[in-house]
Amino acid sequence: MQYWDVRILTASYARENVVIELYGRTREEKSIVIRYEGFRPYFYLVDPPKSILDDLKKDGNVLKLEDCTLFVDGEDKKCVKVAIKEPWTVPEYRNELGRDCRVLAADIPFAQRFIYDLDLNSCVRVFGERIEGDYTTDLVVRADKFEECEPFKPSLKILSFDLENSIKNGTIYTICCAIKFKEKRFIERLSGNERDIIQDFVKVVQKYDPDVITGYNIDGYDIPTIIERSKQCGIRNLPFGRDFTQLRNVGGRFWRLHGRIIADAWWNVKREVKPKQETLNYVAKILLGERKEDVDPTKIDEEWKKDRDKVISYCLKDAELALHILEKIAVLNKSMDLATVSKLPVDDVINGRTSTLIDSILIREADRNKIGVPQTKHVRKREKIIGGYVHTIEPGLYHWVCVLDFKSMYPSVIISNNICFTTISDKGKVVSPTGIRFLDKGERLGLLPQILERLMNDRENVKRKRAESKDDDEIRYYDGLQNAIKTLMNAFYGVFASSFYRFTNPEIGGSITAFARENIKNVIDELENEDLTVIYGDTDSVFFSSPYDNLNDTINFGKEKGERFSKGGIVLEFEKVLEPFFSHGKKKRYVGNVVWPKKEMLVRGYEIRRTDAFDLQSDALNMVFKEIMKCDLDKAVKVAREMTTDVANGKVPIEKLVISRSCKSYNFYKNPDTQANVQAARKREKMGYEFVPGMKVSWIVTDGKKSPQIVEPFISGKAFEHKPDYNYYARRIAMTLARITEVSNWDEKSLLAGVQQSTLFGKDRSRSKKKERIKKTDKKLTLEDFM
DNA sequence: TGCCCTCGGGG
DNA sequence: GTGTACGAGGGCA
Repeated sequence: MQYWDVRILTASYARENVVIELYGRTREEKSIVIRYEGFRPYFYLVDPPKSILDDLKKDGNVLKLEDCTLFVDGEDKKCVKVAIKEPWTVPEYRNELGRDCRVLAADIPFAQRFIYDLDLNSCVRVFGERIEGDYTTDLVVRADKFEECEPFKPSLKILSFDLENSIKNGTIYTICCAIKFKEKRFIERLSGNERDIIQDFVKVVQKYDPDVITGYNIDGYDIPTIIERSKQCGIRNLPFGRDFTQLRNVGGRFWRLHGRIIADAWWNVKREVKPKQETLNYVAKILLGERKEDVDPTKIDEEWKKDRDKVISYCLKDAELALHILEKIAVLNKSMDLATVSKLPVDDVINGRTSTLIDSILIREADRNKIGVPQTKHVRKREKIIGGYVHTIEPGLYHWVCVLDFKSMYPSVIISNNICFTTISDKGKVVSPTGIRFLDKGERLGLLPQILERLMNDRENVKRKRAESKDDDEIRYYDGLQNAIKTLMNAFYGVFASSFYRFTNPEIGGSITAFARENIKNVIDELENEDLTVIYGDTDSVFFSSPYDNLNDTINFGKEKGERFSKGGIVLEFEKVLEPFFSHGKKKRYVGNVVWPKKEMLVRGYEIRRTDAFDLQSDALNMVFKEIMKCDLDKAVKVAREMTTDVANGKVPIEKLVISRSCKSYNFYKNPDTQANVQAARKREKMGYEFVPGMKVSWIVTDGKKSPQIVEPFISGKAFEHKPDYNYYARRIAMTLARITEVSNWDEKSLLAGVQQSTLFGKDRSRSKKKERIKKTDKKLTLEDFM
């Protein structure tokens, strides 16, 4: 019998004959679809009444009823396994039977059920034979059996596309594609009749047969546009799938396709990079050092009329940029690692939720241990559990700050306290700070602690292999893998500690965070007992000043503390040194210069999203941060003041005051009259400029005192003929800066924080004097001081 | 402090 | 498709 090693990319099923279809790429880098017949859906009923069983026995769609015992709600219970013919009828059964009986595991997608039951990994060796079939793939295989195989990462074929269409009437002008497979690259430029463009695009997808389709904001724009326009042109069918089926919209936001992964570059950049601005141009600049071509997309109709070739070239460039961005952030590579450790098709990792990852691990384990799999509870309002402990932070500038992190705090807590949905019990001897009881390990070892311990060991093993390896590729491989395991472990606590999930409840999540709070508070107490000033702490990290004012001694000091406070399975890791470190006394807001292990500026909680603000705001903030990081608080405050006065006096380039936002059609809004973007759009129209719903409009505030505020549209390249409300802008700037400088008078406490350290060891008097000075000059610095 | 509304990306 | 879907920021009570 022939066999193929396959990396699974997507999993689905065909209704006809109920055939499971696994799409992927082989070790030889051929595209493949694996068909498997004979697998049928099933679920469980907990101790069903006889009447239900009688009905099921008479039901022609029911294939089999089988008695079994499952561990449910803390005890073994009599259950019945119900196998039925068609996966798409399961929801009906679930709802119907759910009225009189507890139903288990009836909400697991069919293809996943299959993967779990055959315990398939992300890569499998499939035995079977080649057959004919209506697919775009190189190979169509009828599978007989699966075996394990070494994971591998084949090259994937990626197609990136972009379209340009009329703002006025929506007509698609062009679709351009950039395709990449191994070292080969292709491009396609489609233009002409709209109907032809769309149909040619379908042919291009079928011809190149990509594993991955990408582009920038294709989920939210290009894909819906193509579907919408195809309807306008009377195209009935868009067979983009590897089985010639159509795109399916999931949850209003995402798209799925049989055999191909839709990986929107925008979403992935958002997730992986969190850029402060998300436009393609900005992201291309920061990631690739490239920019878009010189076409104004807000005037696409004129541009098209003027120079078609230029617009087509612009369109192709955008497709290429999206492709390069996706490659740059290496999401496919990382996703393959995460798919390997969570044993899932790559698609589920890229487009699925974290609970999908956890399900994959946990449901298999539950099945093996005859533990009932509850269904996801649909709760409207989610009951919030108390989160991590956040230590209060005194305002001030601190020096040589050591940051220590609890290594895998939540997993450690779960393991050491045997926290699990299988161990929660009134009879338990482990009592959480919230009073919830869990059986101890001797009585019943929890599933969750078991899995997490295994993952932790796996990660250590991979790390060891990485350390032993001499080969660069191998080192990279192991590094990706250990990172993926870390991500997976974090996903566990994410799901268990903070939200509803099929296997947990707020009591369990609340217990986990309560234990964690207890841990960190204990460490803070112990550190303080050693006369160390703990500056800050959040969930699993503590910040304290080193008594030394140089890097080497500080590093040794931090290491020593980390080692000493690691005990009982909880490890405190020395993570970084900050010099200096500043906070104005608000939790979760601070700035620091990381000087070890690598140099970078760390800003938390102060970031401004450019789209929500005008340029001057972030400019001002950055300038002030720069001074603070130079330890010149005087200068920082001075800069802040000057900036505000300049704005109040109108000494500022007008473009720095422009606020932009998109505007939908007016009647879309609840009360359009109060919205600045609507006001700007209306005035823009009155001035004789075009406004199309969805367009981005720019404006400047001319009277911020009125409610709603008065704004005037700003048209780039044209002189602004109104007077900006400089006081309004000065106030906004002051408000932004006051977030940092409104340290109520750099009070004694804030000074002490630094002074103590320096005088204690008789060093660095200059620095404390500098602080004294600030204390004298800035009694209280508030909004009024700026005005 | 907490709830409600809006937006981002794209043309 | 045996299914679930963001997250930050501003305004306002």
